[in-house]
Formats: sequence, C-alpha cells, structure tokens
Amino acid sequence: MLYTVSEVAKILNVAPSTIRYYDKEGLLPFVERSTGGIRVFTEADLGWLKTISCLKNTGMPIKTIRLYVESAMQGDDTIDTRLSIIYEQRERLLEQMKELQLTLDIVEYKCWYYETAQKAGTEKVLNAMTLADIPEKYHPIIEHLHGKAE
Amino acid sequence: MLYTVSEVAKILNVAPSTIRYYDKEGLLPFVERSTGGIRVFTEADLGWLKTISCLKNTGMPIKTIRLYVESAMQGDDTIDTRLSIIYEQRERLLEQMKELQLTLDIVEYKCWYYETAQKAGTEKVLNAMTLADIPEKYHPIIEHLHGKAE
DNA sequence: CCTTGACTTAAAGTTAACTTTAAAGTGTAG
DNA sequence: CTACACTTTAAAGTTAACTTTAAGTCAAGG
Repeated sequence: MLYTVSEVAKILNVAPSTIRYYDKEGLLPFVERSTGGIRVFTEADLGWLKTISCLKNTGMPIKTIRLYVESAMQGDDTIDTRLSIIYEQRERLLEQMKELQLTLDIVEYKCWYYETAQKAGTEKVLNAMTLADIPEKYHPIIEHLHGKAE
Repeated sequence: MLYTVSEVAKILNVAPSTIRYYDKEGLLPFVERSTGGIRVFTEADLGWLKTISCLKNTGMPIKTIRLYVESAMQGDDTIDTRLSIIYEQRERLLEQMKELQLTLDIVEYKCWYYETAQKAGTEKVLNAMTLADIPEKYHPIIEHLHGKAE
C-alpha cells in the first residue's frame, strides 16, 4: 500500500503542508519520490510518521527529532546516540506524566468545587467551609495550592 | 507572607519577565500594588499562580486562562462558565494522558530495541527477528506502528 | 542624601511551528 | 489530448509565548 501526502496527512490528522514542512526540516529523509518528483509514502514510512507524530505531540522539538531520524539513517554507529535520545525522552515523558497528574488533581478538585457552588448558587458556601467539610481526597491538592480555595 | 515578582518567579521556576507578561495579558488581575506601583503577591496569589502554571504547562492557551481568571473575578454569575472551562480542560487532560501513554509505550519499546542492538553491536539482529522473538508486551505497539521496527 | 539593586513600562525582537501564496509541474479519467 | 484535481517549491506571512532593551522609578543601607 502506497500513500500521497494528503492521504498521510488525513491518517495523522494534520494538514498536508505540515507533512511537507516536516520533510523540508529533514524529518522524512526516508520518503522516496516518483519519477515526476511526487512523494510516495510506504507502510513503513507511515510507521515512522506515527512515531514522529507521537514524539512531537509530547513536546520533542523538531530539531531533536531530526537528530534522531538522521542517526537512524546512518546505521549501527549511532545506536548509542539514539539510545541516549530515547532515554532522555523517557525521562521527559515521566516528568510530563507527573505534571499532567498534578493538573488533573487540581482540575478534579475544581470540578467538585464548581459543582458544589452550582448546587448552592453561590461560592459563599465554599468560602465558609473548613477542611473538615471538604472530601479528604482533595486535601493534598488544597495543601499544594496552600492559599484559599478559589 | 508577601512576595516580589522575582521571588514568585523563582518559586515557579520561570523568568520574572514571564510573570510580568502574564500580568500584562490579564492573567493576574488579583495582584495588588504598593503605593509606589510595585507588585505585591500574597500567599493566595501564589495559589492562583500555581494553578495557572499547571494549566499553561498542560497546554491551556493564555487566552483561555484569562477567560477563566476573569470569570472568577466576576463572582457567582460565572460559575457555569468556569465549570464548563474546567470540564473541557479535564477532557483535554485525559486525551493528553492517552497520547502520553502511547508515546511512553513506543519509547519503552525503543529502549528495549536499542539496548538489544547495543548488546549485539548491530541492528541486524533485530531486523532478523520475527514477532515470536520479541517480548509480548511490545506486540501491541509494533502492531500500532504496523511497519517494520526501526 | 546618595548609591545600588530590583522594580516599572512600552515597544521591539526572537523562536518554533506551522500556514499561505503563487507559479509551475504531474497524473489520470474521459 | 485535454481538463482538472492534486502535487511541487520557495518565499513570505502568521501566531503564541516569551525575552530583551531602554529609559526611568522605588526602597533600603551607609
């Protein structure tokens, strides 16, 4: 199965211009061209693009992705380089997981907060509460924010 | 306890100019000034800033944060608005969690891939492998990428 | 009082990641 | 063979989120 730029773009849910931009930035050195100069994507290319898309969506800058892809093109001499890029990315992902979890905790507290305010029709009921009135699972996050609940 | 711009910046691990930029963009309407016009942050302001920082770090655009903060300043009439902003953010966070988990799965597979290549000194051993030679836990991710392993 | 370091603003500059535009070429269906 | 949708490129434009600069103001120690 072979794909055009637009088909690949549709699968990855991005604009065709984005794919061309990635190519121009050296992220897709493996993509071949037809005799007329048109990009032809293979199934394997699509696998690469899915990986690239994931790395980009979780914050790896394009320059770093290029370094990784270029290394992979150069073969066995660059295994160490690629392994260390991947290790670093794993660290960053675990960091991001933690940040995401903290934000989710805050957001779930806010959900409870505004649902309570909505039922009462006012935030006053919440300002009047002490810690004892607030479900225990929200206590750590309130402590984290450390000021009054908003 | 009161704080200056630089102190707050240090606590949140950002540049002081970033805090001033957030203020200019209307993210900090609650921050008061000294008679001389210098920003004075309270403990409660810091709580706000931690929330804002989390929302921003998990991809909420500054315009949306402003909408949320401005609503909070307007009191009880905006409880519905704020609740829906928070619900939407929760959706986005759960989406991000999924994307992050997928990327982490890919990255862990790559760790195994390059560690194996490193031990052998070449990627050839991996190209020669069939699915049966690869630990089962990586099968779903290989299927997701669908092309050959890189 | 004066120095010094941190604060203030407005405005311009930077960077990353695209997107748009324009002009031209490709490939396929009728 | 021609029409037409889709592809190509280079170059310019856009947007978000800061950062830097410049010119000035504030506040605490000596």
